[in-house]
This record gives sequence, C-alpha cells and structure tokens, in this order.
Amino acid sequence: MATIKDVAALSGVSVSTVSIILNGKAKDRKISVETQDKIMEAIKALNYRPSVSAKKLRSPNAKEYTIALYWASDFRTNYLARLISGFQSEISNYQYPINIVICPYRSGSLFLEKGLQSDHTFNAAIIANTSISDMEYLNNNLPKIPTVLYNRYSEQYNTVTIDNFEVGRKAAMLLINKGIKDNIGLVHFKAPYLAMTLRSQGFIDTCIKHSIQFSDENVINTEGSIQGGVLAAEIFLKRKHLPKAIFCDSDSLAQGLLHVFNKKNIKIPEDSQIIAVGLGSPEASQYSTPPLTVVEIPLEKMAAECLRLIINVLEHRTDTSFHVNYESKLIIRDSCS
Amino acid sequence: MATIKDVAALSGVSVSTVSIILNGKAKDRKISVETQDKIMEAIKALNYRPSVSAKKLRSPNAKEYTIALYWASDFRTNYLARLISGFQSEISNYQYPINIVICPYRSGSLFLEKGLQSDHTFNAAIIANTSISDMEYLNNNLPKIPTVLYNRYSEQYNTVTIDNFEVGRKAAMLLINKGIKDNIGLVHFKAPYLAMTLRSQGFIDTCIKHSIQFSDENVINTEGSIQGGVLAAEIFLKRKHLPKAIFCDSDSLAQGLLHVFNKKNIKIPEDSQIIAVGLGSPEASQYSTPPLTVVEIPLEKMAAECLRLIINVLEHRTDTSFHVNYESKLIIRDSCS
DNA sequence: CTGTTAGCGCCTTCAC
DNA sequence: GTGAAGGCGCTAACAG
Repeated sequence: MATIKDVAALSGVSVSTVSIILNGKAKDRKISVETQDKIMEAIKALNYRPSVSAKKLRSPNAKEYTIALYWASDFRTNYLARLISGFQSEISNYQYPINIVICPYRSGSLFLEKGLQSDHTFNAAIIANTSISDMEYLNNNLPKIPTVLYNRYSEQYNTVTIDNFEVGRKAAMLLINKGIKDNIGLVHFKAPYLAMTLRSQGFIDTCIKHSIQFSDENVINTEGSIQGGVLAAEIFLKRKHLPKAIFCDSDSLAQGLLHVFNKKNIKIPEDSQIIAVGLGSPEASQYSTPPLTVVEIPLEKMAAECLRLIINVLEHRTDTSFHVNYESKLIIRDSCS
Repeated sequence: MATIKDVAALSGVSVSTVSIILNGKAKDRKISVETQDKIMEAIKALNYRPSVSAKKLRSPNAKEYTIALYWASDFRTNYLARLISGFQSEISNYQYPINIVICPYRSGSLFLEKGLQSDHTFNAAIIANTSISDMEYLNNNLPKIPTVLYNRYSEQYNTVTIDNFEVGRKAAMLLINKGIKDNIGLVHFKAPYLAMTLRSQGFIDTCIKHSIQFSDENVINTEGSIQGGVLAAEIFLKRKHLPKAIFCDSDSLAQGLLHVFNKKNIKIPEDSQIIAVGLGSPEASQYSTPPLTVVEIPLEKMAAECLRLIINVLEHRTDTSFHVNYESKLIIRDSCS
C-alpha cells in the first residue's frame, strides 16, 4: 500500500502538504489549486488509502476492543442472527466500543484464518461451529489472542457450551414418557460437527436404553435447511408406516416436515409427533402450524456470556481458563404434546 | 490505556524486555523468572493491553479493509442475516481480508455514532435502516469516511435502493387483477422509517387509484414481529367481515396471520388472501403453511452491491457518487393465487 | 540477561 | 505556501 510519503514524493511536495490536503484544510492553509490537483492525481495514481492504524495510533486513544467471531459459512445465518442479538445486549453494558467482526470460514479450513495466528488483527476471538478437524487444528495450534469456543469443549480453551447429548436425551425422554415404543424417526444434517452428532447420539442412546425399537431405515441424513426437512418428509411418506414421532436435529428441518405434512393432510401430532432442537428463531417455532415442541438452546445467552468472559480476560479479571455450561430447555407445544 | 512503557517503568526494566516477554520469547532470550514475574504483575496492575493498531503499524502491512455496517438495533436480526450472507458471497471475490463490523445503533440516534465522524475507526461505512431523523442528521453531517446508504436515497450519498413504493404497488396490482374490489387489509409496523411508509403508501395509493374501497379500520399498526402479526390477526377476527385480502409489510407479520388463521380453521386463500413483503428468510416463506405470496426484496444482492461499490470507492475506481436501484420480484404462492 | 534505538504511517507544531 | 521534526505504541536489530 502506498503511503503519504509516496504521494508526497510523486507530486514533489512534502508530506505535511499532503496531510493538510487530505484533512480538508487546504483552504485554511492556502494551498494553491495546482498543488492540490497534483496531489490528488498522485493519490489516484498510487491508489493511496490512509492507514486507519496509523491514524488511530496518533489520536488520543480511547479504549476499544475488536473481537472476531469465527463462523463457519455453511452454517445457517439464522443462528448467527441469534448470536449477534446476544452480543448486542451484552455490548450495551459497556461504556467503550466493542466491535464484533464476523469472520466467515470454510468448515474444516479454520487453519487458513490468519487472524487467529496474528496478534495485530483482533483483540480476541470467539470461535463457533468448528468441525472435528478444526478442533484438532485448534488443539495443536493455540491462537496468539485470547479465545473462547462457542458450544465446543476443549481442556486447552475457554469454553461456553451446552450438554448436547442431554439435548437429545431430553427429546427422547419426552417421547418415552408419552409411551411411544417403536417406529421413531430421526432427521439430521450429516456433517463432521461433534455437537450435532452428540445430540443425535443422545437421542438414539436414550431410546435404545429404554428398549425402544430404532430402525436405521428411520434415520435420515439430509441438508441442514428447511428444504432438507422437505426431502426427509418425502422419504418418510414413501414408507409403509409414518414414524409415530420424529426428532429433528434443528427447527429448520422440522419446518420442512411441517410444511409437507400439512400439505398432505397428515395430522400433527395425531398421525406423527414432531420434536426439534431449537436453534432458529424461537418466535418461528412458537408460531408455526402447529407450534413446534423444541429443546431450546439459549444461543443468545451463550453468546453474551462468551463476550462477557472474553472481556474479563482482556481486562485481567480472569486468571485461569473457564468452562461454562448452559442448560437447554424443553418447550412443549402442540406438535408433540 | 497503559502502554508497554508504563509496564517497563513500573517493573523497573526497559521496554524491550517487556516486549520480549509479551511475545513469548522469554526462554529464547533467557529472561530471569523474577523479571518475568515482576513484569507480569505490572501488566495486571496496570491492566495493560497491547495496542493492535501499533502492532499492525509495525508489521509488514497487508492490504485489508474494515467496513462498518450500521444497523438499527430494533430491526429484526433475520434481515441482518440476509445482508451478512450477501457480504459473505461478495467478500469471497477478494484476495485480501475485508472485515465487516456490525455497529448496532439506536434508531433515531445515529448521531451518537462516533465511528462515522472519525476517520481512524473504519475505512468505510454502510448505513442501513435509518429513520427519517437519522437521514436528516446524515444530510447535514457528511461522514468523514466513504459511505453507502442501504435502501435509502439521498442526493448527497452513494445509495443502493429498491423502489419501495413500487413494492406496495405490485402487491396491490396482484389483488386488483384478481378482481378484489373491497375489504382489503393492511398490516404494518408503525415507525419512522421511510421505506416502510413508502411500501404501504404504494399499496394504498394503487388501491385508491383503482377505486378500491379502503377503510382505515382495516389498517393495523403493530410491532414488526410474528407476534405483531398474531395481534393483527386477532383484531381482524373481531371484525364482522374478515378482509378478503391482507397486505403485510413484512413476512414476519404474515407468519403471525398464518398462525392464527390456521388455528381458527380460516382457509387461506379461500377465506382471506395474504400477500407480504419478503424481508425474512425466503425459504421460510416458501415452506410456510400455506406458502406465502411475497414481493421479494433482494436483500443479499443489495448488500453485496453495497460492498462492491464501496470497495470501488476505496480503490479509486469510482469518481462520482452512484445510485443503484434494484428490482423487487413478485413470487406468487398459495396464500394468494 | 537487559537496554538503546530506529522506524512503521500519520498529524501537528513550529519555522521558513 | 511549504518543509522539518517529534511522537503516538510497538518490535527487532544491535549493543552491551
């Protein structure tokens, strides 16, 4: 990048002259129009852009933190919206600016992200939805900046989590307590994410533990979108018997099921009950047709906590690493009641 | 904020010693443990935090832009998610990092945002969902950094817009072409946002122009959430005659109507047709019960365009200010077909 | 083992 | 009208 010095050299004046013009004080200092034009030309020719770092360094520096949120770009921006809400509410508690920078990364390629390995980009980082290989990378390459993991656990990191296995277990227990004994369906997004696998595992293990039939035929891997739920529903409809109850690893998937079942006049919950993990907008689950029973994940609170804790680290209020665990909450609505 | 110099002074060593320790090179340089402890203590005592600006300034500076997105915090984070998607896809076209910082602001209080009036915070800004008073402020106080307005028009700014009036007109024309002649409802979020007002206005004016009855009783102001739509639906249900068609100024509102109408076994579109402005997840409208007819706003494309254009400005590829206008798109689905 | 110093890009004060 | 110099916080030689 060209500097003010380059501009000065090219236009044959001194740096201070350039600086004066850049700051719109040309009139005050009575700089000749020719000089100004010369300098403007040089600026364009060199594609000069002022360095915010240099400016910030010089200015009486107010306190300010810039915190990166690493977000796998194949994850639903719906969930991201909930984290941002959480950050917003936490940020309002502070007197100084806290900048959240959204850093999308390709799942499995977190190692490409230079920001984590440099200490001149962000003050701290919050890392969300890492895949198993991303976790492996992180465990072998500690970032240069303070870091919290969002909904992932590692001894070596600060973490804010929920018990994902328990999420699946809660869903299974609801069905079990309702006396359902067989023909249970499971829809999930097949991907290398531990959190998801744990939820499904919690569901399956709990079913099996209570000697509930669980046929592989009723486990459907699909995309993590409403469309994915639509596809899953169509597969279920081709079977002889619709599952009596279906666990969806996200509410997006469940919305897809609801759509298809409603269209085909399949009654929910009479013909098939639906329960989902609450990751998207809680309002959307609450007001779907019919309202969706969910194991709600407190994404906003977790995000706010991540931010609060990482700021504590930045301010030297925390010495050791922390591991905070949140509770998921079963919300029973008409889709499974 | 304390500096490395303060730390050095307090612990009675030189700045370089502190720097060595901060960068984890204590072992290499064989700094005594006592010195290290002394320094660590001083760091905590002074609550010292390294300045990223100073570090960045010193390091061989790769090109990088930090762009602020000003987003009114009372707006739905759903819509925000779509902008972020748009940014993501655009960012992937560049070889250097483009950091998007989400700056939430209180609607009507954009003037409090110091980042716009300083040039040592962000390289550029994208400003979204300004209220009428925010626009007034902006027109009288040009920011110090290159700026684009998102879905707002002003001569003095770069702008990326849609024709909001036309959005309402399109919705009205659909109903008119279907031969609906009276008892039309309108649900919107009453707030000082020009874009919304324009959409409603476009709808109302078009109805009136085609000599369609339009009673004020059928215009409902509510919150801009699904809950708001639920409330609106309940108000409609208390009337003698349900509107034959209802225009919702956002799909969130429409989801609330769908929920209530479905529950009360009111048939859509037979008993009442629903048409909405598509601001939330397009997938959610597509797969609701019934699928929702929307005038879809290309939020992602507009966001990507904002970013592309503002980078052109930063790179001196654009000289004059620009005004780009996007087309909304009527998508007819079962709720009004 | 630790200290001194130059310089990253920029702006401001002072001098010419 | 314009230039020279100092310093913002930090690191990396280079000196001891």
